[in-house]
Amino acid sequence: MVLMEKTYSPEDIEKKWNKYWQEAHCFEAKHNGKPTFTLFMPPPNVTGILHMGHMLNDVIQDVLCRWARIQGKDVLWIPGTDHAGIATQNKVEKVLKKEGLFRQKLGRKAFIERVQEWVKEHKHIIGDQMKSLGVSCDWNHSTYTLDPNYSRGVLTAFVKLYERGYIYKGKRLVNWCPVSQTALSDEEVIMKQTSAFLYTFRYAVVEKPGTFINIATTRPETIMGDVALAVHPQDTRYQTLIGLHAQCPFDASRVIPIIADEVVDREFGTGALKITPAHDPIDFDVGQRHHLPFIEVLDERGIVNAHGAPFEGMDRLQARKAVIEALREKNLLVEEKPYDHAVGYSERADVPIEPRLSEQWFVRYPKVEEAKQVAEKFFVKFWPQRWIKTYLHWLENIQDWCISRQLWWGHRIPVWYHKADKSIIHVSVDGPQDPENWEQDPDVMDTWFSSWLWPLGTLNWLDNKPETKQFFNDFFPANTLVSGPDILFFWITRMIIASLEFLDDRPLEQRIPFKNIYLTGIVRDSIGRKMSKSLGNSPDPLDLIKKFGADGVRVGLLSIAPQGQDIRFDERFLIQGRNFCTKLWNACRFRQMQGDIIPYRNLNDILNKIEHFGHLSIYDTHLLSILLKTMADYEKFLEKYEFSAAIKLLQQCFKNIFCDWYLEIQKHQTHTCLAVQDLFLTQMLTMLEPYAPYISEELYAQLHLNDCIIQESGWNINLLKQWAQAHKSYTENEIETIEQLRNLVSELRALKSKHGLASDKNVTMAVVLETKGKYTEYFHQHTELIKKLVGLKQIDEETKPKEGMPKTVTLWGTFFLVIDQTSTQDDTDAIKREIELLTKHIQSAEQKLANERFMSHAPEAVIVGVKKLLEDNIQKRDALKKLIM
RNA sequence: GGACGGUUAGCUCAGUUGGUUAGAGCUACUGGUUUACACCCAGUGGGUCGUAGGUUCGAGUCCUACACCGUCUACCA
Repeated sequence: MVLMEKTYSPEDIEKKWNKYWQEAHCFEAKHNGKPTFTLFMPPPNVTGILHMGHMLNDVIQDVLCRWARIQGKDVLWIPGTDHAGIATQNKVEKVLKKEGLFRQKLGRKAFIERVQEWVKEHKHIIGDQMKSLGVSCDWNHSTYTLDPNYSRGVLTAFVKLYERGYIYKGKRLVNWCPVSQTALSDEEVIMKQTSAFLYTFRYAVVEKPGTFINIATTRPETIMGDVALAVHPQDTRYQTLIGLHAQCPFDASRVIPIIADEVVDREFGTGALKITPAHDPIDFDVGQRHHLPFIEVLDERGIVNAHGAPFEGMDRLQARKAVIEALREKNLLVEEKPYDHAVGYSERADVPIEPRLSEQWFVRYPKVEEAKQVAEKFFVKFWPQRWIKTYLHWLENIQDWCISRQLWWGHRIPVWYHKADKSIIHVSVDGPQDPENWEQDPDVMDTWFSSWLWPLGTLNWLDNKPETKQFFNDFFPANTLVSGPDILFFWITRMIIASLEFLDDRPLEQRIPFKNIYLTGIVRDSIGRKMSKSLGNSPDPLDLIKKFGADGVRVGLLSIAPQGQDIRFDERFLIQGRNFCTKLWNACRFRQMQGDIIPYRNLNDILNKIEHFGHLSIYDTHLLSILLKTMADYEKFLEKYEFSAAIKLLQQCFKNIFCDWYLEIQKHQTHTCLAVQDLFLTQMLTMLEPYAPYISEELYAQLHLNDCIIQESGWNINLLKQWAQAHKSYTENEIETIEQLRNLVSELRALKSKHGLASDKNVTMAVVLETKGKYTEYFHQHTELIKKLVGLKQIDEETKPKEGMPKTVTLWGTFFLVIDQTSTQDDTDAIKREIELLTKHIQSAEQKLANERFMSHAPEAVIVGVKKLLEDNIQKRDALKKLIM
């Protein structure tokens, strides 16, 4: 056998295992009658690249899947990609622009082909990136939202909802993106706090020459679309003006009525409002209530149209300035003051959206009440739980969903208009029998209208083949959905609604798409900013993997991913992750150096070998006790999605107990049972595998700890518990004794270190043991080991301590450093301070015990604890006092 | 404006139903290559738990108010 290298080099090992996993079909879902465990990976944009957020999500999901496999479940993890309508179309249009082309010139068919080409080129990128992270999803089930089957599901959903009366077409004011030139849903609009100006100008009142009415607005460029002025009906300032008319500033022929409406806020601005129903949601309502005309002055690009003369042809921002100048010239501008308010921006194009009157398709959400119920009854659980409030709040205030997009890339709306009479429409998945007489709606659907079917579509919900149906029933619903909270409404809530609606032949609790929702935090940079392209503060995940290894990245990332809190990312953590991998590697290398590596066939082989060895030392049983406790805690943490707590637990157990304590002891033992190390390592590597799969599998294989890989090894906590109990090697007493021994060793090392003798092994200590203490016996049992671990030539009770020797007082007794040069002064001061502190503690404990109310109220255990502490402190103080007398 | 988080050591964070003297990792400082590992080991230092009240025998933990940071949501044009 070749000795392992000193340092773990991830690259080759990652390659090796990726190849193995793929060739051995390790992650392909099969239902073998065991409990199933399903995960739907949130599909990234098909032409996107992996960012830090994906990485965190994917690693968390991978931990869940790998852990489920170890527990023996039948796991299905479905990956896939999203066609991402606007994002992808924008990208290709940018490319076209460079070629001097635009989509209209190309035509619909040619353009879509161009996009498909682009998708084909880029599709594999994000998948490859995920593979290098080590994700264990089933690529056979990989789904793309434009796959034929999936698309059929999307169209079917539209048709079903239409037939059930949940989809309608309406002319409404929608969020319009002038760059993408499409309508957007409310969720795709981001409100940004913006510094702007609030302009006040005056309208002349026609019936009362010389009288003016002041109006405040942030959007003067829509003045040409004004159709009325509105004041509050009870506003005393304007009573005499209601019913009169105002003169439009830029069109002498146009006068508009002054109306009263309760929507007007008397406190804001001048208390008078200009009404532009075609360009403002509130004005739209007022316009409808008062049967006012709708005048559009901006076109689909946000440019002033013919109705906006004399500003026709100007961009909306340009027009704003021009209008202000013109008003100033006409002496109508009264005031111009800075004003901060929130403005809606297009999520994709990052420009202010324009409320625009247009005809669109809308969804009235079905099953809203049921969606609330499944959360309230905990059929669906949120982690962290507080998100349920946000979820319910959104459902309470749910608005109809605008699903049509004026794009070409996506699922086309399955509606046809008769050429002879446009009012005759046909709605179906396959279209009319006589297509030549019909014209299909040009719009496509919001991408989220396909994403919300993800749990159904990836499992081919419409396929009636018995095996497909069986597969669906076996693996639906998913156990957990892992996602960032930013798409709670976009996606998660809608998936729940879709499943509730389309699986309506099932009882409510079986219609949910997933039982748990785990919402991750947002990955931020080290100073708390969101990671973004424009800030350039987002590292490339692939670079990080190259630098620290996939396992190092995974361990580092998850160790700072507490449940649902934002994460401050810093490479420091990945360094720690990588260092941990190296440590792990070297501990196994050390095991290899100790020799005697015989392939085990299973866990029982290891246990038999231990039994064959005969008597285990207290250090062995202590290690195994800690191991069992760690395994139990690990289970609990993962059950509660406490990923960072679980990995920190493993790191602590492995480094502090196994490496720095147990292995160091082994170096001083003559007769050691290597199978104990093997037992520890099998279980430790098993627990680490979900976090660090490559290195864990590699070491497991190198040490021949089993005849299968970890993923197939099973979780043996119950077997081990029984075994430990049968061999009486699990007792709290042992843990307690050894922990005290560890403390003692620390204190003695500190004593040496304080006097500059940290590494000097030619040191003698004298000890006066605590005669009443139970540790006297322990001391005699462990003397040799203490000598070696502390680095002493001698430690005994024969050597008589002399005045001025440096010393430390412990529960075991008082230990003296036998050296010539003394530092009495320093020591005395330190001891005095120590006595002072102890006295404080003693007084506080005595007060407590003298307090009748404490004695009558506090539980017995607390009182006993205080008494014990009091005793210990008094003992220690008395010993210290003797020293300085 | 509303809802929800957060505030504990220089930094990043643990701290379960109130219960003994508040923990970890990193950083800093000191010392160190002995059967693996300097991507290591040993040791030291560092906190009146955001502020002010309250409940309690006892509060980092529960209650009230305030301050600051953050997220979401609705925006008064």
